[in-house]
Amino acid sequence: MRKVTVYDVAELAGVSIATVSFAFTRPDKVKAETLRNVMAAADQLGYVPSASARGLARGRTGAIGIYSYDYLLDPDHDKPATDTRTPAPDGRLFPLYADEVQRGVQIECRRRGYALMLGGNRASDHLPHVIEVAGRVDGLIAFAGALTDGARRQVTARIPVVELGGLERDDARTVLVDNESGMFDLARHLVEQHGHQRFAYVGELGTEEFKARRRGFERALGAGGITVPDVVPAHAGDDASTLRAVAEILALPQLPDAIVCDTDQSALAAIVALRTAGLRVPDDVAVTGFDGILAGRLATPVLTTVLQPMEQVGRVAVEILAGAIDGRDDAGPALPLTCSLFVGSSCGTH
Amino acid sequence: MRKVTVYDVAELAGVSIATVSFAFTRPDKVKAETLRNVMAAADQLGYVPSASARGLARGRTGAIGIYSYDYLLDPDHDKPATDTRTPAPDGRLFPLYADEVQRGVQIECRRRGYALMLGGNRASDHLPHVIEVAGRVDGLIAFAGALTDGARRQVTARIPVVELGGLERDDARTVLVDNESGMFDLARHLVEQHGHQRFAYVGELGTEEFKARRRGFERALGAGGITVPDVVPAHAGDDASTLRAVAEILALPQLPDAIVCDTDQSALAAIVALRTAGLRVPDDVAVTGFDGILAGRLATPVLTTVLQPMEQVGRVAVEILAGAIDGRDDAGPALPLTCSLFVGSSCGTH
DNA sequence: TTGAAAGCGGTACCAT
DNA sequence: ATGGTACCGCTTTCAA
Repeated sequence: MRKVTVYDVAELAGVSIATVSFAFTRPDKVKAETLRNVMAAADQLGYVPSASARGLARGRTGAIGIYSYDYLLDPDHDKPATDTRTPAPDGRLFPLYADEVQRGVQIECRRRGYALMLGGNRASDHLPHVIEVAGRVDGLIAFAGALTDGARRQVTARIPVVELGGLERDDARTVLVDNESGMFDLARHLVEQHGHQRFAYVGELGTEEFKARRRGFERALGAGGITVPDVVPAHAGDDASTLRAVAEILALPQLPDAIVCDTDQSALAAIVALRTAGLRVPDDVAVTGFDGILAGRLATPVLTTVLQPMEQVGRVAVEILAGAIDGRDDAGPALPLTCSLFVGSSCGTH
Repeated sequence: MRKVTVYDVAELAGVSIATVSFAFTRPDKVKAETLRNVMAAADQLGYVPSASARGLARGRTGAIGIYSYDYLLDPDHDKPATDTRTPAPDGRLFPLYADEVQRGVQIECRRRGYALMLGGNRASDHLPHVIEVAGRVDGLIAFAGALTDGARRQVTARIPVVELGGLERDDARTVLVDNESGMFDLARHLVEQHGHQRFAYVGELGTEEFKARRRGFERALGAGGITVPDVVPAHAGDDASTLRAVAEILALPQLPDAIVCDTDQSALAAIVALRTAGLRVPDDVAVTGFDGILAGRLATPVLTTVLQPMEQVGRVAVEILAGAIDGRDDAGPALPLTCSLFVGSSCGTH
């Protein structure tokens, strides 16, 4: 099954390869009859144009890449598929932030005619892997923190990069979400609507986004004249750390009214931990999250949280990237996208 | 920002482009010092190899494509991202079958160093779109029913294709799942463990997989000497059709003991419909699904269902495809992957 | 409207 | 161990 090329099509249609190319890319520039002949030949032969050749000639691939963490690569998956004996014991249960964003990216790529590339290369190193992806696409979307400074610099020198969240950079565009206001609104809700007074805060300050959440929290409590508790450290994605955080809180002389977690994932883990300890949520203690992942909505009690416009984040990223690729160096920094408060029942009945 | 090429690197390193190429692809074939020079030059320049050029020269792209339905393209998404005012009212709530499979595909691609391509081209027509994808990859994975016969034929003429489910083809390899046994076990469970006698069956017979489920159902009931009910038609993905199906069942002279749905999605919709009608599940009527999607496990009552090895399906697909790409025309038809019964509480307490 | 031909950025064979 | 050099398949001036 030798590959069918423009040459084959051209020969069968009795025209030059240039004409075949034209027929596909600018059908209006070709005589109707010629067009018909070419098309007939093409599909008689089952012609499938090579994206590599096209990309090389055009100087662009027509694809966009997305670079996220390697959370997919848990040790369990480091073996051949056929070794998988157990039926999906689901370590990672729900569509998390990254998945929802990716969904938005997919949708918008599709809408704009871009193909979407999802990594590749088994290289364990970061840089070679990023470069591999970068070599395949016209623009790259990266989650905050997924790119080292070195990688970002090198990639940016070749193609536009859009980062999701994190700090604003000068070499990459950024899709910002107003984490601070989101958390502010949530905390205010807890204070004003539920009258909670004593708080615990579970989370981290590792990235700009988490810092912003924390700021919103502090601001809201400050506004209510309430004492701001320290951060009890926990990493999203590491439920064990949340369990430790909860244990730490339970060891306090007095149980807080509410435990504010900086991600839904740790909030859900916290609820489990509290329940295990014999406490009721929200009766004994309220719990809140941040993100708005599906599991929170399906949980009992329904998790009160801050809804991030995840799909929109992905779509806007593609929009910006497409602009940059086309040389439209779109306006200044886009306004941050807005979060919305999602009131469930985990914050207290009232 | 002109693109940095092998020529630039070669010049800076004081070697030929052939050597640069070697340095990257077979580092061991190059003198240590030369290698060092080349690498230094490469990263000083921020060299990012072009996948297009490489793909063209090598005759393979190093990418695998996945072709699924266009479920992403709901009308809502046919507008620019910035028009999105409402915060994700989540039309499609949970990771469905296709998402879980895609996850498996991603994992295995990653493991094997393949990049994953997700469509592209805004073409509304099926064929041009498939061809676009096919032109970018070394092999294509397609969900059952996603490819028309014509498309499959044309693509297969150029690259290997693996279909997920459906019929066995001679031009494409297929990853089979033993739907029949899965449903058989489920139905037998309902009969033997719960003593259910009167059944309703909600679903369709559109594809081979659905037919297999139905066969399993019929076989189990037959074995139990139980009357096999007709199929009450409902399409997965169209909850309204499930609601109509439930209405139809409720209109029967006598309520069945159990409603067997051929997908989780319709089972969940059915439960909602029944509850709306004032019935309790499973006390008044048992309900079961098929697939093992997350939402079923999070639902109340927990949905009894047949767990498909979804992630494994994706991984096996890549495994087969990789073999075909490398010319290893792996053995005969792989055995179907096995489903497992997942007993929740929607099938009755006992 | 169509054709000839020069790239696009690598790869890999053949020499040296 | 390196360099020279034909391609790989398509796009895109420039002429005819």
